[in-house]
Amino acid sequence: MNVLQDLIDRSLVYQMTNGERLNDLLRTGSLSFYIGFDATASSLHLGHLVPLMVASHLQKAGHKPRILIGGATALVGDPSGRSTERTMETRETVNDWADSLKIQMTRFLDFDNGSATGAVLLNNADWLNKLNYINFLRDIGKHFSVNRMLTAESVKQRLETGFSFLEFNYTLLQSYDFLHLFREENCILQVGGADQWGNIVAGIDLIRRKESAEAYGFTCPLVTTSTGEKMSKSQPGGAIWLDPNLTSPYQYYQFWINVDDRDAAYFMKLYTYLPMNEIAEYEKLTGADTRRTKEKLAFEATAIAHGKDQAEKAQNAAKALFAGKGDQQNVPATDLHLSRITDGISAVDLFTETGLCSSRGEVRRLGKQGGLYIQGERVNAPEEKITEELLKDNSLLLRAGKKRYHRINFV
RNA sequence: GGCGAGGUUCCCGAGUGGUCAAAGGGGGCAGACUGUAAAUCUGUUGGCGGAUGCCUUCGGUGGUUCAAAUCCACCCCUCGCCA
Repeated sequence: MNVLQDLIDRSLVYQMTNGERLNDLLRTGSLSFYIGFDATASSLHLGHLVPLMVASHLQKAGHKPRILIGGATALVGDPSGRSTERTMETRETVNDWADSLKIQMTRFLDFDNGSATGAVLLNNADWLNKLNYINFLRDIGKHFSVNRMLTAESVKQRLETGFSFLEFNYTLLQSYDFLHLFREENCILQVGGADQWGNIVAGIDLIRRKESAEAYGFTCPLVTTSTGEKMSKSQPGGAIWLDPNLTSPYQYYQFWINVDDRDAAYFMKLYTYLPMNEIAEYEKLTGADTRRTKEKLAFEATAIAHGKDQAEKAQNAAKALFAGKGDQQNVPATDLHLSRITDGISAVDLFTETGLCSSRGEVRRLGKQGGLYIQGERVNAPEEKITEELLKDNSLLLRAGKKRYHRINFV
């Protein structure tokens, strides 16, 4: 088996250095590689998934992943934000984040430190914070040609909008990370997002100069949907997180089910472990049959991120709601005291309390537009009290719009 | 440091004393059509509320005024040119 080829087939590789040599190394031995993630939130989101999947594939093929949390860079703050003041995170916060990110990553990577290929979590604050500025400049800085850096695509773009010296330094810091890991951990491969290409290559150059050794790198594509949306934070309804408290497994499943037809098989390659020949079968499906592809995609992707049992629950809920099969046991639900309904409660209250609508005004608006349903019946007067007769098995099924459901159990 | 241009609601962008919760576009949401898809058409898009009512919002803080996103002062930030 040939990991690199498999990754390429799955559209997980965008650019790479010395592919032939890298391919040989990956095929004939076990090597140590690293991927960097900036700890900028307590949870990973969809935009982080591709590099994680790549790391996972490489690990399964017998290579040792090192996950680098950019603790030092997060401490400084990413200057690429817009007009808002960047927030300086404390060390404690960043460490907490790193911990929760690691927990999420265990779904994708094996962190067993008894295993030769067990993934290792590292924080670049551990070495970057110790650096002495003058020494760093003399030692590392002298190897970087400003002229050359200015020609890098990533820099060119920033030159249009402007950026600070701090950000300009990121390349040096990241290159130093690679050099450090090369020296200390024998890490010879760096993988990153497409935007990391310049930094990766710079690191390889630095290693060549300092160590007269060859290191390798490749980037994953920046994945966009057919409609040109980035997979990161701006999905309809907000970001899709891997933290089940931020995005429930049910919502996660729904995200994949609702993917554009044109993306279904493509996402299967990227976000599941299904073998290529099986995916090829799904690719043949067209029209309404594409839904079967999406069902498989949603199930597999949810199983990877949240476990198989959660994926099954999400799938059952979806079937109950959209296909009318099975019970609604697994539909997202809220418990309310029975007295709430006997005391009299309006649809406005129910929809806001369950989070289906974020404000009372939104409920009224939705009502006016005909997007409110209780027990499958359109609600025309959301202000009116709900009567007990509507209850079925002491529960109500609310629906906002076409496909946002929530159950209320009265106890 | 000097000169110039800017910071507007989720984003872009209009608005230069009341008729502004703020044009237009994008995005989002809803309805119709469908396959929990796409495309299209229509509507909608700060919060509270029974309200022609109140509250919050136009970088920040103060001020002028019956009245400010719009005028004044100071401050912060971004971009450009110069040093």
